Amino acid sequence: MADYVCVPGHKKEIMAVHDAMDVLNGKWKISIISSICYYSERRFSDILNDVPGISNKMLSKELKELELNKLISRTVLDTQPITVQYKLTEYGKTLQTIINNLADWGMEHRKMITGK
Amino acid sequence: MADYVCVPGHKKEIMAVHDAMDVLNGKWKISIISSICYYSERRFSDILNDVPGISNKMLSKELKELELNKLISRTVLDTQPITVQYKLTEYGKTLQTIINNLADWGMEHRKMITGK
DNA sequence: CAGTATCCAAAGGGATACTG
DNA sequence: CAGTATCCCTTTGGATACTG
Repeated sequence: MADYVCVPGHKKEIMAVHDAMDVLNGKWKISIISSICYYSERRFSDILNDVPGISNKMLSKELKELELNKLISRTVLDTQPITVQYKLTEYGKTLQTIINNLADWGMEHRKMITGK
Repeated sequence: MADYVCVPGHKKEIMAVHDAMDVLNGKWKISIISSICYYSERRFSDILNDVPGISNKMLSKELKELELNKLISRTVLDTQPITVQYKLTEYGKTLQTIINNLADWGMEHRKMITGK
């Protein structure tokens, strides 16, 4: 029991990470954002194809939450049948750095667990 | 149905993000990593205090998964009673950039949803 | 196409008590 | 201190069918 006991100086950073994860919670949210991010605009069925394993029910639910948090916008185009486009909002675009870092890390990780 | 249909060029990045999230899944994993990351070494009960709302059962479970994925190491110190220290492995440290980005984003996000 | 509705199984996860 | 074990309710989420 010595000086490795709680150094209060870092509580702020840990809470900040927690705040971020509060918005990005859910099994699929980050993958959905990355799909929209890399294509700049994306339709419902496109995202369904981009994200391996997601169901339409879950996609619908998580898109709603992302829209509520102002990270993405939803635009209905008046085609027949209708088309819906999802885009990152200006605020959502502030996540691009994180998405890019995750993609970089994921590629390195894949190298490591597969071929080396 | 035009040129906004799937541009195959980005599938790789989306899969990479997916691969990363495969390791970082679970409600608590990223918060746990950030706790260990910012203190460089951390004990079980410390992390329990750092991460708001987590239970010992969940902490135990997710620590095991992180250890299995070689992101953290677990060292038992021969004190009375015993002390266990968790640290990031060299591989786990490659996540530091992501953690820092999330902390930055979380702070900005908090500013936005609270006082502005 | 872009969802919604319903059913239901499985996993998540909190509370509490217990152990070395 | 650092967990494990158990109980049990809640949430997740897949499959399928349906709608404007």
